Amino acid sequence: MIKSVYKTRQQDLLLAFLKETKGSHFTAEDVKKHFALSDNPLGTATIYRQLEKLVIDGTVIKYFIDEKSAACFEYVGEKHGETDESKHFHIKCEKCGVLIHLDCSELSHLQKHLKEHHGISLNPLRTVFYGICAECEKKN
Amino acid sequence: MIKSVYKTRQQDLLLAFLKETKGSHFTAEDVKKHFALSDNPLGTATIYRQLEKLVIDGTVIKYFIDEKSAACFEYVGEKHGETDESKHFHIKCEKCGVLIHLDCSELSHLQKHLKEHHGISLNPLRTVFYGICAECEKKN
DNA sequence: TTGCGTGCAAAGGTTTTGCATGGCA
DNA sequence: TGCCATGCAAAACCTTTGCACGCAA
Repeated sequence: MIKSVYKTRQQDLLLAFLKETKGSHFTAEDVKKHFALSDNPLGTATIYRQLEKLVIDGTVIKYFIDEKSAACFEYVGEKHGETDESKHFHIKCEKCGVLIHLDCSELSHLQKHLKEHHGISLNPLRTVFYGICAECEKKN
Repeated sequence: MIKSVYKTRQQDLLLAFLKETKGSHFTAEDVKKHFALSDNPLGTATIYRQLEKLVIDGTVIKYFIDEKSAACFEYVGEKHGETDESKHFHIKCEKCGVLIHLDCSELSHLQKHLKEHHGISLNPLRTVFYGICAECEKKN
């Protein structure tokens, strides 16, 4: 939920677009492009500022995939917060660059282990695993 | 091992410095500063270009820790490559920012699981976990 | 009217690139 | 001598910030 005092047209537009993207990921530029030719283009600064709010909020997750490429965002819904609803890995293939969403119970195991044995609270939503995806592995 | 055709003074200096840092991490700027006041300052471009080679090589690991801050490098030795010698996690605390090196067998389990059940080859050296470290967890 | 949100342009910082020079084999 | 490495400066890139204006309450 947006904690903005003022609710603006831009906020509504952005949120509507984000809901469409549910399950996939996007960059600030993707958002920019999506609105660029519409009747209501959004300024770059606005996009970044609104996304930042949503990230703090937990409505949107921000990933840093590559060193120099743009940050990646994912809409996870307005009620996300502390629930375990969408416990999934993100795996970035170092070869083809694809970002995989993978549901897997091993994540819970690891999370539990880190908590119990090392006192560390893992944040699966922000963690990105690197490796070679199955597709690229086959090609070798 | 450096695959450069020509071995230069700069390469030797860099590698010597990296060996001193073994076990910790550094940025390109750290390297720059270290040599800045010496008899042999290194150009920024040279540092980045040499580090890149070492990364491809496997001698150095490159991490993308924070969104806007500089990339983090870690020297892991010239013979690292495919061996399992230093299977350790990297965990970045989202609160205090510390980068933790953690040896843990759970990593192997996860790696094995991803390989066998999902066909994915995890690269633990490049993966950075995000969460809250034990110290910060206590303070709450 | 008040004050935040917007958007343009400029700044910010890290990394890359172009090009002339330097140094190893 | 040939060819890569170097290093300076400039470019490139994503993101943030300053500031005037607009709009919601």
